[in-house]
Amino acid sequence: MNYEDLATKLKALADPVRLNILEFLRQPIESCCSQSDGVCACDFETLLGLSQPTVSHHMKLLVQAGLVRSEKRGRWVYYEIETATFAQISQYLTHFQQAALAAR
Amino acid sequence: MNYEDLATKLKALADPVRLNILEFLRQPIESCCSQSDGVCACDFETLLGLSQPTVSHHMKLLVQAGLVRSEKRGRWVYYEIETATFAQISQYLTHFQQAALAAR
DNA sequence: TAGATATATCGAAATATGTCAATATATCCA
DNA sequence: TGGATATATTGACATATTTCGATATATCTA
Repeated sequence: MNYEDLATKLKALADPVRLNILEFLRQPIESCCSQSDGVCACDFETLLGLSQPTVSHHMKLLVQAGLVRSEKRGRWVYYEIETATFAQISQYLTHFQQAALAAR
Repeated sequence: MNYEDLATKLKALADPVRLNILEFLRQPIESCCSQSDGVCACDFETLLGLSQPTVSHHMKLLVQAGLVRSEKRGRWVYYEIETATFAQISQYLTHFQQAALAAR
């Protein structure tokens, strides 16, 4: 992964609204989900108080960056955390931690 | 750490130029350092081909976000990775990895 | 099939970001 | 002390980002 790609993923992560979205995907609150079988885009409109196009925009960025996986089922688009990408980012950040720098 | 603070740190991280800077701070190349006792701001001008004010701007963001620590010695400002902040970010990201989500 | 609902796209506006040249400030050294 | 050097700040400009209303598309259901 080069710096451009990594920066794209980090940029997608680096926004308070999207951090909120990711947090909800990580720990969905059942009573805030309109559907029983997953978290869909429309749930975030009420959750975040943002317009539908704005939510759609943020979801697109998250999917494009590979942080989130989407699946269309019927009228709804469902989202889930893409754990592998987070693992990849975490892996990179370990290089900047105490142990890694001490071992140089 | 709230989402605004975290987003500030991630935003500072989410730029190819700054990723380059951090990578160099993590593994400095002696022959690219004008001083023998550390990495200073001016080293990045030649390294990145950017103007002095631009480098200064990026360093300021990195320091403000807590990703980098600076120390002025004489005419030079020396920089080092702030490992604790990286540990903090890494820690947060572990919540989005396979093991954490499986354990919900 | 027609209306309702979920999502995507487009275009516009406001704000944020990255970059530079010019200039200011601080520090060294001859 | 005065010139040279490293860094910071300012102001300007181009580009990117966030947000929305309007509209398009897809799908369900009555």
